[in-house]
Amino acid sequence: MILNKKFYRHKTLRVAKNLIGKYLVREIDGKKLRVKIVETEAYLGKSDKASHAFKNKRTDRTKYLYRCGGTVYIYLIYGIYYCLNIVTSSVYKPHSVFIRAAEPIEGIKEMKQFRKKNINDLKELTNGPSKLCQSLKLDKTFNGKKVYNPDSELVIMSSENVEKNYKINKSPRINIDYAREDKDKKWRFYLSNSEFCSN
DNA sequence: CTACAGATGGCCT
DNA sequence: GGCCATCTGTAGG
Repeated sequence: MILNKKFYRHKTLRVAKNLIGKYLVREIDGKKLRVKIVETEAYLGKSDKASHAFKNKRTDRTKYLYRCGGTVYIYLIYGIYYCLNIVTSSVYKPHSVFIRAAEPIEGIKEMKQFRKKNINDLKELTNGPSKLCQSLKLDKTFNGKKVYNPDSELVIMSSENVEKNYKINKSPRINIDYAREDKDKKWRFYLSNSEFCSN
């Protein structure tokens, strides 16, 4: 089942936690690529010094954060890599959940092709935000698309028949030392005991 | 195994 | 001009 629009219209910390264990499904050339989300981070907009939308900053890049929950926000980082976010909350709050890592489930052959490196170790496909974008062939053209829309090439699905009692840990977010007093907030969530988390 | 420098360009001041 | 929600190759223990 595709998660509906309402799923994203809640407090961002809750959505970040609830996204752990869900399936991210990418359709490309009739092939289905499926991964299980194992690591996320919450970015709380106006009041969060680590957020691109701190103080409600609105630019050509960040405008997608002001769309409805379930909208895709992808940005270029370090000139070469992409990072995936899912917008949450209401259109008045530019919040999002950053997807940091996942476990490859289906379409592994295709993911290996999209990553340029020769990968032997499965977790090297998706154990980082930009590795994930490479494996799923995601880029800025996905900006503004809706992950609750069945016609999208990128959707998020609930995981029925998968163990429901996930143990989820919290920690500070990664690589946001510039965020001063917000850098120690425990807004990163990850599936405990998963080898597929980032390092 | 860990440590670190370099890649590379859009974004924002 | 400086920074950046990253990754990789290489150097060294």
